Amino acid sequence: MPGPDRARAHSAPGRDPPPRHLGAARTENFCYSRRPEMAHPASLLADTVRKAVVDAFGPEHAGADPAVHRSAFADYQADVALRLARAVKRPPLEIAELLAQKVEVSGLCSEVRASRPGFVNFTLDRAFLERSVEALARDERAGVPRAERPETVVIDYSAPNVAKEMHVGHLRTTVIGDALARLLGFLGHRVIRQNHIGDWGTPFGMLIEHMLDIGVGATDELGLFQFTEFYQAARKKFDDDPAFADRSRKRVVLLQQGDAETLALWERLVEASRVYFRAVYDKLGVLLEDSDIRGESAYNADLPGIADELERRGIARVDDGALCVFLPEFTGRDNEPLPLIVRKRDGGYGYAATDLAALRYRVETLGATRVLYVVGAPQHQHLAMVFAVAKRAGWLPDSVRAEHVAFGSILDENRKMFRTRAGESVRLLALLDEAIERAERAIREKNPELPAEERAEVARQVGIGAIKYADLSTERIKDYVFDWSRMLAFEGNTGPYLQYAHARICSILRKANETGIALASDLLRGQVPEGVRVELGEPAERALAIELLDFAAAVDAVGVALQPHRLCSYLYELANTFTAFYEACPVLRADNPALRDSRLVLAAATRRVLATGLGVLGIAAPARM
RNA sequence: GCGCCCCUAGCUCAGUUGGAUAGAGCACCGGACUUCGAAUCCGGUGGUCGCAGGUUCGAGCCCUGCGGGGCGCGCCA
Repeated sequence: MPGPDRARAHSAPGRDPPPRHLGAARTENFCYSRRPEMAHPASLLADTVRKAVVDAFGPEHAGADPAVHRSAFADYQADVALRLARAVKRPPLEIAELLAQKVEVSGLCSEVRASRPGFVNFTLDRAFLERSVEALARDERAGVPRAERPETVVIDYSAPNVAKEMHVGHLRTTVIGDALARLLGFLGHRVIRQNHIGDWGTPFGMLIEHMLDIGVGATDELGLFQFTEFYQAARKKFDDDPAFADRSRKRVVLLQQGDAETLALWERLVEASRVYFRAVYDKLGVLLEDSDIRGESAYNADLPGIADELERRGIARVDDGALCVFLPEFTGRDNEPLPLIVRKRDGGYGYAATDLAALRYRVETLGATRVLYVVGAPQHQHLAMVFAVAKRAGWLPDSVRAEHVAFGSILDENRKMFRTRAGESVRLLALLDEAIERAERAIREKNPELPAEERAEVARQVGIGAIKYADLSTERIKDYVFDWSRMLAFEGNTGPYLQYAHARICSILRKANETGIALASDLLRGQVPEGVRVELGEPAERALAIELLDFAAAVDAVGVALQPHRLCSYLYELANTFTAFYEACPVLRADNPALRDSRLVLAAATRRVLATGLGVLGIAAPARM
């Protein structure tokens, strides 16, 4: 039952202060077309509230978070008064009232009112919204400003192993990393992708010997690509045949010594893998290229220096033959400090040394101000230790942020690790092909008129998009359940649903164009002629406008928190808001041409935001499906 | 044993630095197509937010303890 508090708290006549009605909007203050970059409503409101706080309570509160966000009781609300109450020793409502009076919102809001117990509610001005949506509709960036202070962001992701097939375990790191790379790049940061492939280590001894056994040329025909069989055959010989094992060990030594012939054989394996990686990345539609590859081997020459410096400066010490860094803040069994092993007892270097060298390279050579590791959650402690050691050694200064972008596992319907029936890891290429096949079947059934050639391409976009979206749309730290029928559903928060929403809008614009509406051909080319005006007379139109203008805030939030699922939620909400608009407001059959054009612009703006939003997630937005 | 992560409706998941009434989809029940793409839409049923304390004007969110699940914890990466 609805509680009485609600009425008392929010709308009791005479209890809340009267609303502050503002005069006619001076929209020229917010004429976006004159600005190099747009600012979205939430940030404009935050700025103006911040000023009002300083104005009312002094500069010592300049740092107070205005706490502006969307509201169920207005367009936006600010909660800063509630938080300020203690500091300024005044009742929250009084503070809210004062802020409502002081806040400078002419041209931005049509109404500002305080509400118990201490909220400030903002209603955006209609003309402001209309002009802003017009600007968004003709802005290639759909209203997203570039970062004021661009950073150099190094993103470490994907990292498959040479001479091994990629499997589901590589899906999340590759998809999440790609989305973050696109999104941060879109925000104007300098993004440097780093594919830290596993191209070094003792297994290469047996792999090279096996390659010699079956004929060097054979690896060129590994095709797409029987690395698993290749690897397993080598492994079996290593375990069963002492002579082969002996050769393998000697080969490792040759490799580490830089023997030219051995290196050439090794390079042959790496190149075969690069061909394979390209095929996977191409099918998956991610940005990674050969030039992004900087594997473990790239740091070989740095490892002795890393070890020496740590030992010389007393950060590391030899324990039981191995060079270790002990960090008091990390403990393991028996409460003993946990070692980070830099150099093994046999003189070889472990992956900790490589990670340290890579981090130093990224900071000192690449000039990173932010380093992201898109790596599974189980590695959290390892990375935390690497960061801690790097900090202590001065390789990771306070001016650089190193962040572990951790993610959970992919589970099957029984909540077990996602594997084949035989208990093997699922091949990534097979998984992608199945997604495409399933999408193809669905499209053929639901839209038989689509030409076969186009259908094949759309099936690829929908199938891959479904897999990516399923991965990106839940909070990444949690495990998620892999479910074909859910991710390929056209209902709910799925990739296909958003792609459908986009395709349907395209269809409206196409139809308008075919009907001979002049504006439509401009809109299809992404252009909005001068003079076309958006009118927001209906609540559904107004709601859509506000949602559209929130796009920048959604993208920005992901850039900070590195949580792509927030952008997914936003896009899903936008699609729903558009549908509500579309149900309530006839577009092609609007009452008059001006209203029809206004609604076409709203549709075009929605299309742009959907396509841009899906694009920064790495998901295609087909015009028909 | 120590540490990290997770626990929200029958299922799968949202819930923005603590803010006004905890929301979607699926499933189930009932509606809406001679009408812009019904692949879309609109209602309804359904929740002691794992449990118990604490901090706060206010806790799904923060702190402590407990329970359940997952994963790490010296020479693989």
